[in-house]
Amino acid sequence: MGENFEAKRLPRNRHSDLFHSECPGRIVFDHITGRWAPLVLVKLAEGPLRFYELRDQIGRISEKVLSEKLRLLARDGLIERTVEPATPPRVSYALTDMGYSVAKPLRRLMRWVADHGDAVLAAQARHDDQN
Amino acid sequence: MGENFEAKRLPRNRHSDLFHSECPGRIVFDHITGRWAPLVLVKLAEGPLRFYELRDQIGRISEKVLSEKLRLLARDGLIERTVEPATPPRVSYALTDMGYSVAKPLRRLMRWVADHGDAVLAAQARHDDQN
DNA sequence: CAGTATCCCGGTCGATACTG
DNA sequence: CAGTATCGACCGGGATACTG
Repeated sequence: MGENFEAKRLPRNRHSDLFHSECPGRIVFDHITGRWAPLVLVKLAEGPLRFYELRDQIGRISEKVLSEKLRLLARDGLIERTVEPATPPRVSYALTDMGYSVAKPLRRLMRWVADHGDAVLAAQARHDDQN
Repeated sequence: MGENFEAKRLPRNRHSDLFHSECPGRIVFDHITGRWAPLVLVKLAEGPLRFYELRDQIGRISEKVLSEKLRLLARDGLIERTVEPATPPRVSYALTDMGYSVAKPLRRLMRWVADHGDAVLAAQARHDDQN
């Protein structure tokens, strides 16, 4: 049973060291994982959106939380807020180059969920039936 | 300013629809993102570990939370708990095939942080100086 | 429309102590 | 070693109301 561990072990990732304990990388990592940021980033990867468009597309996110996350991501240099002068003013959010680059791995992750989500749900059901 | 949006817009991702509102995919997504699960998964991708090895390598995670996450991930069919009879019994955790497959996109994400983390920190500093 | 302000609840997290 | 039990603190997040 221990042998096939070897077979499927990935080469040690030197980057994982950066995540030990109180490393600043953890802070960044927490920002782009977390519950809402990935959704925002992935949605914006398809094109810029206005505040309420974003809210509606994500669904079930309160305006307060959305605006908080938007501010955080702007601070991180991942998204950009643009005001077009008009009445009422149109505000839209778009990814920066850096935001665009992080959206790619996030989309892969989302793709994984799309491909394996049912298998996970099935595993949960199997596990729960065990009891 | 609107034009280059087109240039860097990714093709619409049909999988992102799976995340609208109360979709079960969101539940799965929440399990593999979140604060701790990605760290656990990535660490185990380098090979099976025992409980305290895992705790020490992750750092700053309480035993309670670690054991909770471990149970959740086992329920999701991503990790496997193995007891070797001995005194004291040795318990180790390893990724399943499915866990191994999700670890790959997670490692890419971590790699992104390793590569761009400093730029994010710099952006934060720039933003904060603005005030 | 595009948010901010306020209040408050629930769950998550961590610390500590304990068991087999 | 490998956890579980208990407890309290904290804060993310929702509801609502409000501003420009």
